[in-house]
Amino acid sequence: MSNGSTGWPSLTPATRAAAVELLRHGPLPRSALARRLGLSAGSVTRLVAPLLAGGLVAPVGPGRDGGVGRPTTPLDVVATGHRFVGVKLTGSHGYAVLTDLRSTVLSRVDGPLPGDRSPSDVVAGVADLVAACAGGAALTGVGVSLGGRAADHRVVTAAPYLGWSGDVDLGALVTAATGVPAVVDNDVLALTRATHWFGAARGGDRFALVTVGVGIGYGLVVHDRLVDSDDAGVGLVAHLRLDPLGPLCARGHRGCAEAMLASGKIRDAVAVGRGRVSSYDECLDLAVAGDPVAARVVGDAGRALGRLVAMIANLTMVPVVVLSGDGVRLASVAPEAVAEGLAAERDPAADPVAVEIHPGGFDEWARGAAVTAIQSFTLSGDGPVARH
Amino acid sequence: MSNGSTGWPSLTPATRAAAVELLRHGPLPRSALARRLGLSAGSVTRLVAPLLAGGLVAPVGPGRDGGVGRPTTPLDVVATGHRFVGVKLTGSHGYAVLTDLRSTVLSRVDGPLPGDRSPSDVVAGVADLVAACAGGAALTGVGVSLGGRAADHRVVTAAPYLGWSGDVDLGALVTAATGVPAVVDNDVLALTRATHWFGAARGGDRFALVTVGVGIGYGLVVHDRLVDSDDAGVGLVAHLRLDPLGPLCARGHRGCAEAMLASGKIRDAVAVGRGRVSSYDECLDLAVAGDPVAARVVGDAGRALGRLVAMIANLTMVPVVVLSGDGVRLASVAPEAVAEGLAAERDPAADPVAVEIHPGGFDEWARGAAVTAIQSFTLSGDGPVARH
DNA sequence: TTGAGATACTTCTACGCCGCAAGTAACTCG
DNA sequence: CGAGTTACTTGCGGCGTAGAAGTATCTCAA
Repeated sequence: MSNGSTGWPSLTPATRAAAVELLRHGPLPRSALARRLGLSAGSVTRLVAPLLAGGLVAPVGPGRDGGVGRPTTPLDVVATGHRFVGVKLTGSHGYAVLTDLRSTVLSRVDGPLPGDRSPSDVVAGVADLVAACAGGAALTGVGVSLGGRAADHRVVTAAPYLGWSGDVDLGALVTAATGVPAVVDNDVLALTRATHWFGAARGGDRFALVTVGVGIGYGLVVHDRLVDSDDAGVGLVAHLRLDPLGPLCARGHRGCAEAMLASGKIRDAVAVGRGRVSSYDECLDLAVAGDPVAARVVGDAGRALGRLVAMIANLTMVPVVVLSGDGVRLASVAPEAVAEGLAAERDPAADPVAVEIHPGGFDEWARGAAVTAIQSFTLSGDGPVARH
Repeated sequence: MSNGSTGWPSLTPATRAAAVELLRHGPLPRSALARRLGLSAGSVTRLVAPLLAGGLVAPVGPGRDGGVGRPTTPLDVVATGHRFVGVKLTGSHGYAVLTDLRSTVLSRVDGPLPGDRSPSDVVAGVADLVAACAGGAALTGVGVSLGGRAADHRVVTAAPYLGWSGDVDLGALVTAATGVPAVVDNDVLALTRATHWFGAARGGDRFALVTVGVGIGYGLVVHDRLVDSDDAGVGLVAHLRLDPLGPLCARGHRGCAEAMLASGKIRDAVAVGRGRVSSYDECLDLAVAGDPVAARVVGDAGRALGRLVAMIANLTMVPVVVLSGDGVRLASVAPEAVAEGLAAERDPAADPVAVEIHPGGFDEWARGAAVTAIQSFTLSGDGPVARH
């Protein structure tokens, strides 16, 4: 598995584009790669040659496609040649996964953050998690994600759960502490990246991601590229009004996404109705079992989620909405409610919206962080992520 | 004004990109062009040379920028070298404008469509309008827009206002009838194109357009490119619920965008309240004058419009929403209501949304059709529009 | 079995288009 | 009037592309 002398950082732009295409959409024969890149067959042969020579790409299988003519030779990137660690930070814990170049999870570790959440303590905690997760393997990159904002994938400019004020160059600090290039990203955007490149929306040119859990998250990919802005990932969707008769959120919005869908709100609503406190998962179980209070709360939430999906699809024209997050079982438990809400807000003559339910726990969030690192490495050799 | 032997169709891709950049953002000195295109100064000099030699581009003015160093030599596209006609079709009439390469309107014409709205009658009507509008000038392209859908900017696949069933290759028919390359586009998408390249959002990489009038239209540009889909432009936004207590639309939606904002609905609501029928403009005048019924109806509509803008901004992350259409005076008459609705649905901590009000009559719609033709011509030499 | 047809891939060449570096032009400021 | 600054030009080396011609490997039918 020698990477030869030609690793990703030394690739020329066109060759890198071919490698990224194989990473995202492979295995692909040269002919399909030519179509996808809009190049001639000759160019692809030339571009792929150094990748094969360097061991970054290898032929895979016989590639039967049944038809007439010479069979294809599918190529694929050698994903095991690199190791990444992604770390998702909450206000109190860190969750780390070790992955290969395609974000396949190889091992996982988590633990509380040490000290008082100061930048130096957090960096020390991250470095410990990275070392424990890597288990001695040589790492190509590290990604860290958190609720908040990061400029240039390095400098944290807002981190409400960590209580940081002012800018913190977390990327540089983690790089220094681990000796591995590190990037930082908003957690929802990182999960959107993972969904885009390797997850439920792999290959999709346009989709939206909604996460349901403690909070409501939202990410958008249009024209095969993540939509980023200063406000991306920080929850502008959480307070969209979904039900004029719904409960209140902490800001006094009636029936907003957070009030209807956040796991804590669902727990509260069930507890108030039944006069007894249950966990979120118990609430879902009760709804399945037919408990009238839980069924009503979960049904209302499912309908609200369906309406949210419809609003997203109507305004962004995405054909696919991926649902994820710790609380996404809501959508599995009440699929007919989701469909009902979706149908209520979506023109029946319009193209149907595909709703994909993708389970998401902390490991998925950590995997997102790893994908930010993978994108950074594959798209620019080093330095922060440029596009996609 | 000779175009020399090197017209737009014969431009090489890189040179065309430079010309398009100047068309969209000019006048620009070579140095700024280099920055925008991400090229070196030397490359720009080389790319621009054939454009100058061919008369497609010319230096303009002395280009004072006050600073030290050699003054710039701003360049600009010679917009007068080409003529386009855009035609907007309704169910009964056609509206045509003659424009230059930058969609500056040079003359206008309109009239009822002859016959029974059959494809052949519509084509004859379009050809008459084109001839009358051009007034003998040689045309480079013709654009036709209508409510409905067109595939590949040629084949009309849906045209509810014309009552066509089945596909009609309107592009080929108009091309044959006029002898000028013709493209076809959805009317809202065409207006979005015009706004993007030459209108209120010129230079913007991301914005949304909402049209208010007989119906509600919506267009979206993300990553400097129009968001298109089978459902784009056909009014998925019209039935978004904006007010749980609002009136009903024809589909039974309470308080949807159409029920709240369509000029006919506003007229109806005012007429019911006052017991007397008024025109849409009179309704707005009455609201300004303080009539309680009109003021309430217009205020509710303004707040609904503000909420719609906020929902769009929250879900698409656009920094700008352009309001246009025949009925857009609503937003000018009730700006505080619009602001109120916007503030109610938008996180105060988020970046503010710029709301631009752009007057729009039938000529603006026709101008949109011309821009579809301009984009088709400038981006690909001939054939349908590829990107942007 | 064999040849025709089809599709995949390779090799070679011409050229568009790039960055870079060195040189020139035209201004401001002291 | 010269130094400094910015805009632009010119020439060179080279990357990366399409296109054409050729090769490889299959299916299918006679």
